[in-house]
Amino acid sequence: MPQRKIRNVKSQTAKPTLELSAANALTTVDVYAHIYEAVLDHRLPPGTKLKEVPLSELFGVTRGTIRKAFSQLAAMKIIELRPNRGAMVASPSLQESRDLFAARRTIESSIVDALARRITKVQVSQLRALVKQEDIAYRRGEMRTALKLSVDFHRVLASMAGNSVLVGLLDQLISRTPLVVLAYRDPAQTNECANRDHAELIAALEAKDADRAIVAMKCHLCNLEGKLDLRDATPVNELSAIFGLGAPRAPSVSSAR
Amino acid sequence: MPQRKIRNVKSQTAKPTLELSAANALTTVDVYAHIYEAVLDHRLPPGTKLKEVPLSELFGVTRGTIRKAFSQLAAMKIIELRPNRGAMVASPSLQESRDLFAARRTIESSIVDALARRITKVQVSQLRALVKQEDIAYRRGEMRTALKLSVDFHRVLASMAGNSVLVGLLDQLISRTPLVVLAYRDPAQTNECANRDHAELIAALEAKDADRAIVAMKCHLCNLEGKLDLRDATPVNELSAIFGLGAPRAPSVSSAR
DNA sequence: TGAGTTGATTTTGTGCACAATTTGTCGCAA
DNA sequence: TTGCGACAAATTGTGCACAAAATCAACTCA
Repeated sequence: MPQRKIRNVKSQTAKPTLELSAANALTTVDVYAHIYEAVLDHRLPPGTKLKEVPLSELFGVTRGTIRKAFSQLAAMKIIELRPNRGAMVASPSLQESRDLFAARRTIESSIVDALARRITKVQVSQLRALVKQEDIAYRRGEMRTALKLSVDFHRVLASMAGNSVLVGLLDQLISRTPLVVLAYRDPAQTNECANRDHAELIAALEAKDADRAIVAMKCHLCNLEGKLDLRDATPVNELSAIFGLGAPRAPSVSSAR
Repeated sequence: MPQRKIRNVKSQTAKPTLELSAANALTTVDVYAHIYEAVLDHRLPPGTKLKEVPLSELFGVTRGTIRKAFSQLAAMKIIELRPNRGAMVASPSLQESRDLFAARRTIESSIVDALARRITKVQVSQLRALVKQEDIAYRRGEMRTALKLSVDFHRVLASMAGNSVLVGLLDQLISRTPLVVLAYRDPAQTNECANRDHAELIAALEAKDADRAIVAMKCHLCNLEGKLDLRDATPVNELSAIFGLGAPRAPSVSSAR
């Protein structure tokens, strides 16, 4: 939703005034994506304090950019923003996790219910293709890709159902889900199950059996939720390592203090 | 080297331009509320361009405050924010309106379903009290208050159901609903119906009859949606009149010195 | 020895000035 | 008269510097 693709017209004079990092000028959406990915990958465990200045230096952007990314991340409940006290990675409670899954069951049941009545053969094929890619990624051990595809499956499902408002709401829930899931369990095991569940769901949709599709979806989400379990998380605070970036500006200043 | 003697408030750089710690210093949330209310009251019809400078002068805040309020309003879909082209009041399409109501039916059905099983006598009383206030407001012709109470009813219902995530989602939908409704019809008529619907819903909840409550809720929402009809809206652009504030620049604010 | 307080440092918040983009208008030519 | 282009005005976007708040540390006093 925060879509701002601009800032790429460097046709005029090439600004000789410093600003060497203009080549890879990151925007708000880039920062948003980097932080989001880092959260999903557990590189930034829940509770981690996110300071503006270190991040701005790391990404080579101004504090304002970081700040805007923060507010968007906070809107998605990925991070928590406390006045005058900075930002930290959200630590969803177990209760919140359960509520999140309950909300997804409600919305996604409604989605597959509607979709079962209107789905076309072409759409079935598209979904099958998606699941196939998902499966391939699993077999290759590319868990990051697989997780992403698994999430995309739900997004595509929603958009096929044709209710743009529900798509928007589900998108928020989907964004928060990995934070909740990864906070409590190992992602590797879930994905395989997800893959099988997705196949069953498609079969139900193809048969235009709404009730069966709803059951399949609820079952799928319950499978995910049922595996929630408390785990410990080791806090890491070295941003450069977390984001896999080198020294932001001057290499010799990489002491980062 | 920067051994600046801090702790000295506004003595170094003498800000000659009023400003001072005015008693009525508006914050981001105030601006948000003002604009939101103005949109709901039809003082800012859909499509109205919202310029930063006039608004900042009107409210006596900086452009940054306006900008922050804008981004929050945009997150709620109250306004639309286009890069380099400013903000305008959202103009939800008829399709989007229908999707919105469909989404509310989904979520609120789930809410009353859950609530029917867990509602207490105290909660029933609270809901009845709310509806009574609502009714009183209607009879007095205080439509603004009545609409607010009517909206609150749904919020309270959601929070009673106990799913915080669904509360958050529904809050977004509720915020957008008036924009959609008021864009297409006269608010006076709806409210009376809403009042009766609310009473029926409470009765169903009190009887712990989930199915009946769901039907009542869906019926209630369908009543609202069924009355949608295209209407014209007269654009008004005089901000001072719209917001009911005096001169934009520096009115009697100087008296606060 | 410990708790409370005071001062300094770090971190966040905000206003302002300038830059970039868009929009409106006027002139010129076909 | 109309279409196109360039210039000018208005509006939004952004970086920077300063202000306020909070955190941290040391020190005093009981």
